[in-house]
Amino acid sequence: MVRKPSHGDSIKEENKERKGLWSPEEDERLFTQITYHGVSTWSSVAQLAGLRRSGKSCRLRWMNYLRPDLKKEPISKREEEIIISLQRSLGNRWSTIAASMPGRTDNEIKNYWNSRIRKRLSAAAKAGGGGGSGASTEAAPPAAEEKVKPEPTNATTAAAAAPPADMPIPARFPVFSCQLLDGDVGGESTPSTTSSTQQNSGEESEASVADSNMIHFLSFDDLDYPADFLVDVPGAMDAWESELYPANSTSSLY
DNA sequence: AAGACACGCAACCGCAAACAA
DNA sequence: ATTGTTTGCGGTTGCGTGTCT
Repeated sequence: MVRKPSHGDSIKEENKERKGLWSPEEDERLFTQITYHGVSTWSSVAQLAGLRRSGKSCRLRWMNYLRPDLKKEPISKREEEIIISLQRSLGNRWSTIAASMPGRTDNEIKNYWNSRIRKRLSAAAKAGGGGGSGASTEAAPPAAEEKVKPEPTNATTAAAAAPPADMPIPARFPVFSCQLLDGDVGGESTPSTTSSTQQNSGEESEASVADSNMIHFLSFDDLDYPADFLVDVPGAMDAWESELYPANSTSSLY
């Protein structure tokens, strides 16, 4: 569920810093800017993209929404198990938890925890009466067909195998990686918009769904590659755009 | 049908750490 | 060593949407 962009809601003056929801135009500017030029500093990204946004806001938008390697499907039961397990061992260190979960952001995990898991855990604690011992099983019964090993090491291994979830854009060192959606670069890319249609994604192998999205991962450490190289992949941008802003959908995501 | 309420999520805020000058 | 800037993080808020009454 995404709020309708209230364009210009907080604009008092032309050059006043903009706040509030991001419009599709702003997203496109930011995405294009980072795609072509990478990130030196976030404030410069905002400037160069012609955005009246703080660097901080740009970073947040990129990290939580525009990054190509983000998973779009809902958090699966398996992931929920991991979150619960890691939260128990690490506390509210959401960025650390997110680093163990490719394609998930700290904000997403934090929201998920605050809005669902925490509520359920406290309810379960009250109902069960007994401390936190049964909390995990009460809160998140594991999917029947898969035994979850919510070991941090396990998750970390997964993180190592896949492109890192937090995919850092090191400050002062332009790096950008581009995930081409749906493998089929050339043609009818049916962007794997599993989010809206696969409500039960958690019941299948979540990894397979995720991995199928990670077909190509282009990365470069400097700007030696011609800028065209990245975006001039037939279908890639279309796929991205249709995923981000589905034409038949009133909301942009989820 | 309409208002009240609850929920979920995007984004802001404040702070601390890291880094550069 | 000091100061200013930027980034990263966690907590919190605001608002759109869905559900209930």
